[in-house]
Amino acid sequence: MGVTRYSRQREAIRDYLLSTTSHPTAESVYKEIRKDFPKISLGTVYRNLNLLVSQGKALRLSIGDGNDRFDGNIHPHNHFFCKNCGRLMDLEMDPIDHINLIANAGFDGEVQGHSIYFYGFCKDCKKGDCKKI
Amino acid sequence: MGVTRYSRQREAIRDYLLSTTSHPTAESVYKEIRKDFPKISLGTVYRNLNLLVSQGKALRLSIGDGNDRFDGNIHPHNHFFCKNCGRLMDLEMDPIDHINLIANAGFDGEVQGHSIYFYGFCKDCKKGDCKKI
DNA sequence: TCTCTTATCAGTAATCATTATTAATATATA
DNA sequence: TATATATTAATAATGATTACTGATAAGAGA
Repeated sequence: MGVTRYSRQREAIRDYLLSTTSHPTAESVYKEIRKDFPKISLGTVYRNLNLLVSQGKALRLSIGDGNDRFDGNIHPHNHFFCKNCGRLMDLEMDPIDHINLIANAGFDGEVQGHSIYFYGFCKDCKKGDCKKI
Repeated sequence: MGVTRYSRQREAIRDYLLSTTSHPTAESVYKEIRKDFPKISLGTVYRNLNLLVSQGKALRLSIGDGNDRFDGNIHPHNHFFCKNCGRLMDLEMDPIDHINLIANAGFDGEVQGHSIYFYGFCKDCKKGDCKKI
């Protein structure tokens, strides 16, 4: 602990997160980064992902399957989980921040925000030509 | 596996889930059921919680802290997570199912539903007299 | 009621994702 | 360049959950 120094491994991890919308797990990030850093350790990936999240440079997403996913896009946006192929994807839609107000009405605490996952079938799985991932 | 037979352990687990709104973890359920079944095993708790969920008789809630929580109330309702004390509680509010329509507009798949967690400070933590749990 | 089949159990070992430890290496500053 | 220390690779440890195993008990038929 102290200052945060530069490391090429961390930069590579961040660059990868910024380059994809696949919301990879730590394991997926590990597999990808290993192409450029064959000796990188899974622990290093976890440590840097946690650091990036705590610095607000990445988001941690949990869909309840026991594997955390990470997102380099920190701008507020919503996500969609396909029940068939398991893909987690971005979902562009009109803002729905008003639901915080609805939640606050009649609530005796303080609602600050929300985390939301839409689910159903993605385009490919709806058409029936989806390859499970 | 064939028919599902009756078991008092499973009935006790389900009764407990129906009697509380505390959204207990498997470990919490285990501690509670042990009062009546001192010899029950944690594995039995997990197995029956999973069975109840797969039968649609209970809900599994994941807030991303690594511990699944369970809810005997299967009617659609929303949840609130207190960032201070960690409590997960029910949040009564006007229905917001219209957000599924908003999400579907412009989406090329099929949005069937959503899972949402509001977060902030609960009543007690807002007042500052909350005992962390 | 008595058997018989097998689902469920208690106990425990195994698994999986994640975190902690440690000695070696890399970064930054003087 | 020398020094201090953050970061790394490798690996051990942790904690939640699942799988396995022999014993027990539900419940259907004799």
